Amino acid sequence: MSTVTQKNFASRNRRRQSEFRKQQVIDATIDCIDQLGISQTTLARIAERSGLSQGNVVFHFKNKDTLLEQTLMHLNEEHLANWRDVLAQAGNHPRDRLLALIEASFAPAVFNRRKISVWFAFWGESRSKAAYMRICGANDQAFSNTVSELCIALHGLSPGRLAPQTAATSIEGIIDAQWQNLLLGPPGFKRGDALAPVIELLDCIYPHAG
Amino acid sequence: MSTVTQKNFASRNRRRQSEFRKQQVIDATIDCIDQLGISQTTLARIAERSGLSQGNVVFHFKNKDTLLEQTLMHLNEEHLANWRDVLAQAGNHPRDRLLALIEASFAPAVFNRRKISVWFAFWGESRSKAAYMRICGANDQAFSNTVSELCIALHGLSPGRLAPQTAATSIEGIIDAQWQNLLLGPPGFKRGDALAPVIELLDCIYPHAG
DNA sequence: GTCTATACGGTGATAGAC
DNA sequence: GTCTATCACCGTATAGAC
Repeated sequence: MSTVTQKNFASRNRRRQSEFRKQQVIDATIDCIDQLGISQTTLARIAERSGLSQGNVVFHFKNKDTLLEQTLMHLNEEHLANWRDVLAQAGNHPRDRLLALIEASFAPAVFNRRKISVWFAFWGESRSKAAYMRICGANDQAFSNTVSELCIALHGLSPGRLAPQTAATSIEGIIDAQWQNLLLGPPGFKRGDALAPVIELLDCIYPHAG
Repeated sequence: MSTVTQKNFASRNRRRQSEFRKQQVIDATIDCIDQLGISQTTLARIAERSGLSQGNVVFHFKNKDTLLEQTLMHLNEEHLANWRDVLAQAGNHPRDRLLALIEASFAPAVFNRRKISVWFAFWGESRSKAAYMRICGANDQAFSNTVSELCIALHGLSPGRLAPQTAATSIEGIIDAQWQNLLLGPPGFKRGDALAPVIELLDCIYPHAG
């Protein structure tokens, strides 16, 4: 093996290691925000949960603000990748694609108390933090647009009982309501309970699409 | 005027004055949370905006935590009083009452960017703050229950296209979506745009209730 | 890369005069 | 009730050894 190849290999490993550390810290940050809220999430506590020293945490993320932003980005990309993947594998019929999008919203990777808790925490601060707004906004907008387009397409195929934009708002609204239900609703509420009402609403809006 | 009456009078004035001060501080707190977020809302800034000294702010609320809690309570009671009043003046037909509840959700006193911003901020922290959860929960639950009951009643009169519980979730969901729209949606979105889609959905669910 | 130690500023809360 | 002055603490970020 040449020296050059060895160097590249080592460099890749270092990068891998660095990514691993970052992921470790981001996980700890998510834990903290979930259990303590953003206002009580400190570098010291994040360091404790991640097992690293406080200095090391700062070393990897420069400062607390960027750590929080990257945590939000991570959550965001996870959600984005999830629904884009599911959509890519879905059929061509708008109803199928809409359904895929709905199911993606309830995928275990995103639809769990820990993640949603953190999501809402960032959301609550987003109005006053331009960075959060930008990060959330991009994904949110893309999701909304996709839902809207599918409602328009579906409306073209088999006219629904609501104007496409109203349909889109209703569907997004009930999805959000289920997220909220999981987070704050009855303790018995579980993942499996979320889907049925959304589909019931979808079928009500587009009765001839099944 | 007797001494006793004078004393009562003076006491009443003192209480009035105290209430006025508290209101003043709560308003400043709402401003701060709206513009800076909860994490950047400090006693110093609240004092500055309210025109009082920091010491005086603490004097009236004991400490920062109870100030924030009472700010949330104030918001909550405002919302609660609003929809209860509107409901009391509404007709007997469940659809009218449901409509009243919807309109109450968009009343200027609650449906404005400043208030909703603060509302969401508290909401985001509520999972990790038991006090917030209790305060929000009480109102939220009452509102949800009322919507559910009305949907059940309406369903009895003229069966809707959705199970009552699904209908309730859908309606609450689209209301929340409009709140969110006002806060984060297009800048052009205004109060008057919020009502129509909700009514459209309501009519879709209960087509024979008009 | 990782740690410990520390400087620095900001924050909540108190004391005491008026 | 209201203010100013002050304190003790905590949280972030940096410095420097390894």
